[in-house]
Amino acid sequence: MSLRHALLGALADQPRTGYALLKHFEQSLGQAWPASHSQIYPELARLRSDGLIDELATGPRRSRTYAITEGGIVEIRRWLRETEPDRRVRSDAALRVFFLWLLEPKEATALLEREQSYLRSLLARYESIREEDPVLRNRKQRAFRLALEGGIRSVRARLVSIDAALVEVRSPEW
Amino acid sequence: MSLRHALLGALADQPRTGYALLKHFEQSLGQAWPASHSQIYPELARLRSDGLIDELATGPRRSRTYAITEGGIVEIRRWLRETEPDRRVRSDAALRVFFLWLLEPKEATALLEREQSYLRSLLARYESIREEDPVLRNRKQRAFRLALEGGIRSVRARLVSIDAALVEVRSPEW
DNA sequence: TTGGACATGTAACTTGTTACATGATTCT
DNA sequence: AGAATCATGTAACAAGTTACATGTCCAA
Repeated sequence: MSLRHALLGALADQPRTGYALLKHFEQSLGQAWPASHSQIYPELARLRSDGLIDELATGPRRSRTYAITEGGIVEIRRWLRETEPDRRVRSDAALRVFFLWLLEPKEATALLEREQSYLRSLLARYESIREEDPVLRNRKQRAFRLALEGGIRSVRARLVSIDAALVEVRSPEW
Repeated sequence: MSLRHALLGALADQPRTGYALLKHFEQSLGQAWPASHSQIYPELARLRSDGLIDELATGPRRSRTYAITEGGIVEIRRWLRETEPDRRVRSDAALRVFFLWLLEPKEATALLEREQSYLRSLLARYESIREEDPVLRNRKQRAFRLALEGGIRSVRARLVSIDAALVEVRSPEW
């Protein structure tokens, strides 16, 4: 049910249209919980029929603006306080490392270098977001900053591991 | 299709029964790609009918031992070389950080401390696996070690981020 | 002898992806 | 006028979870 709560959280921040939520997922929340428009729109309808969000207004191009209700606030706070996060992690890239031994040194190197270059560009993107607005006015912005810095640390750790793996697969024993 | 290739990779290592694969996912591969028995058994049947694995023998308790075929080896190597990993990351715990501002300082602290304690025990588990067998004989074992060390670095990075978040939510401005 | 781990399977359901489909508005 | 982006929705399918179901073997 994380998508449900990700949407509630984004609407707790401020009222948004479905499309604005979609863009918000692409830019920021989607780094922790990806979601496509075909998931978001039906879920918004369900949240609405459950009374956790309201449709505030319809705007140009038939856009619909949603706002969280009091019930919605109660629900997301309940979720944060009372439910344990699902700790499972799925990473295609991490899985592949287990099987690196099936590749010739050059092939393994190529795989790792592709990953490295992806992660470097992701890190650059995160860092440029961090440079954009260094002012931390309120709790909301501090929480966003914590999430961003968590992402940066995580990507950096993955880059260190790739470096170590590259040293290994380039060594004569590989 | 990662489950398919995770199974192929585990069988490229050595022949295994379905149950042995299940346990292998629980202990090690599942850290990168979780899978339950209700997913594994039907997928093994599909891999078999596609000729990527063979049923070697049936043992006690109707257990079935599978081995990868040459076609299976070709397929997993093709997957590693020619397909880009799915870079999407899903983390319920990371998502929650975005919404920490919805909680009172004490509640936020409690959430972070639960996460910290989970990650500390996970780290201890990884480190004890690392201490078990420090001998690296072949490529297969080196690859496994790289995966393990990647996991350790990733958990440590998350712990550092939790520490930073705890400092923040305990500060008077929160 | 019975409880627990071993061992495999299916069914119902939920979640997530890809493809299909359409209309509105703005910019060139 | 046409392309691009904004904006929302559904349908078919694939992947993943939870629950149901059953049989085997060993040890206390």
